[in-house]
Amino acid sequence: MQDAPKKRRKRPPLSPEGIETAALALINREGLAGFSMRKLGAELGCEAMSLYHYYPSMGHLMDALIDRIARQYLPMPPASLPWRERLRAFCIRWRAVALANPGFFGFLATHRMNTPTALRAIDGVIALIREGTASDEEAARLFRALGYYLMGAGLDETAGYSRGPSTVAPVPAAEMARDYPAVTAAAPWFAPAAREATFLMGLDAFLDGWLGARGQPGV
Amino acid sequence: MQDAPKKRRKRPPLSPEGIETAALALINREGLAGFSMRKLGAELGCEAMSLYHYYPSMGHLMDALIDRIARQYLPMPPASLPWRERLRAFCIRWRAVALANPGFFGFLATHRMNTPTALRAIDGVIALIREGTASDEEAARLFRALGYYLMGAGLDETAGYSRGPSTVAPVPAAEMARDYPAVTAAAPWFAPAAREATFLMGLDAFLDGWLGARGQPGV
DNA sequence: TCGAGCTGCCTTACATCGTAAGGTAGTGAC
DNA sequence: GTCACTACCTTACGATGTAAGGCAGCTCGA
Repeated sequence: MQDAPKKRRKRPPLSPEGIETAALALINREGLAGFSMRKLGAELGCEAMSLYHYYPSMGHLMDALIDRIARQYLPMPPASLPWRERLRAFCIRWRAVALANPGFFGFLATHRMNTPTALRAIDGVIALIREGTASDEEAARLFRALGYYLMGAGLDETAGYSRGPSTVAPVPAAEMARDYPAVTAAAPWFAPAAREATFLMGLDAFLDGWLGARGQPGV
Repeated sequence: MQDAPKKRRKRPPLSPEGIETAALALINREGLAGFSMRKLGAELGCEAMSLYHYYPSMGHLMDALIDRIARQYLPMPPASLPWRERLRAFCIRWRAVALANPGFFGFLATHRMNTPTALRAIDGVIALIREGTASDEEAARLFRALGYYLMGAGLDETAGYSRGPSTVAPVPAAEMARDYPAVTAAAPWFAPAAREATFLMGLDAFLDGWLGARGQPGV
């Protein structure tokens, strides 16, 4: 009755590359809550436990995913551009990667990023910032504060206070207009189509404010 | 053998108030991953299922916690202060509440906030911002962009890329200095003691930049 | 006084989760 | 031939959220 006389090679062998690609795809499709080792195994045509041959635990897999996302932040904008343009371009890429990984970004934002690639990417960004700032201190603080903005922006557009899960039913429009007039007045500019402009306005305001109050040696 | 002849009233009866207080305390003490309905029950001296008498599901409990945190954002700074000072004071309180709820903030930042109290708080902030801006559009965009900064700052100081969990062992100092020189140079200003100043510098830079490029009618 | 209904909490059970422990089939070396 | 090794699977365990139903004590109308 053996219809597969030899070893069943019905699928390509597993590999970290394939596992991580499938994991990211699954997370971005189903959301973080919809992810599990068993579902990932099913996706890949193997048992959940087979994945433990490649990663000691799910946490290690997740760290590998962080590493993989961080890889997209390694290449720096061309040095021919003015410094501020380079920094701006990096921030825009940050947002694009976040939007491309909506399911995973919530995880990334709430977990430590100390994999080798993530550290290299962070090091690269700090070095870039250092070029246009007057001291190590200013570079450190600008990196941090700019990071706050970028982290919050990515989160908001993927899983934040307006898009994340909730058990509460959405408030009907009529009640909304009556009880929350300020929210209602602002709502048109909360639409997804308005988000890119808001992101850029905030980014430029932040850079203007930070660099304007200082000597801006790098501009 | 019954040592408790009548009904055992060895603890006060359950209540939403008590459940939510215990839940927040547990989450802030053990972290989000260390929280479960059974552990919360144990903390309160009841079974996990007893909690379902007060909340249809754990998600509803979590939404109640969001509502409870949002309550702390309802009172607005005194109207006697200049507009910008009021906005600034609100942002500082935002950070304080985040720091007071380190375990829960990671949840709050990645979930929808549409409970009644949260909506009222958001409405209040937008109304405050509207006072000092020239249009509904500007108020909406400033609220959003400022929210990015605040969300990222709270996250970073409670669960973010430098404090969250990870399976990767911390990089030794020697290797750090050799492979990540920019991070090493910046490290002194990444220390917890430096964070408040960084937060305020970023906040003021952002407000300067946003308001400076415009008419600043409210200042 | 008596039950009927209600409130508050508990018991049991189930599907799903991460993963520890160990097995097994195929492959290459000698 | 057999030995070691790689790649993957099987089984099992404890923990989780929660559906379904039970049960004891209170309140209230008759």
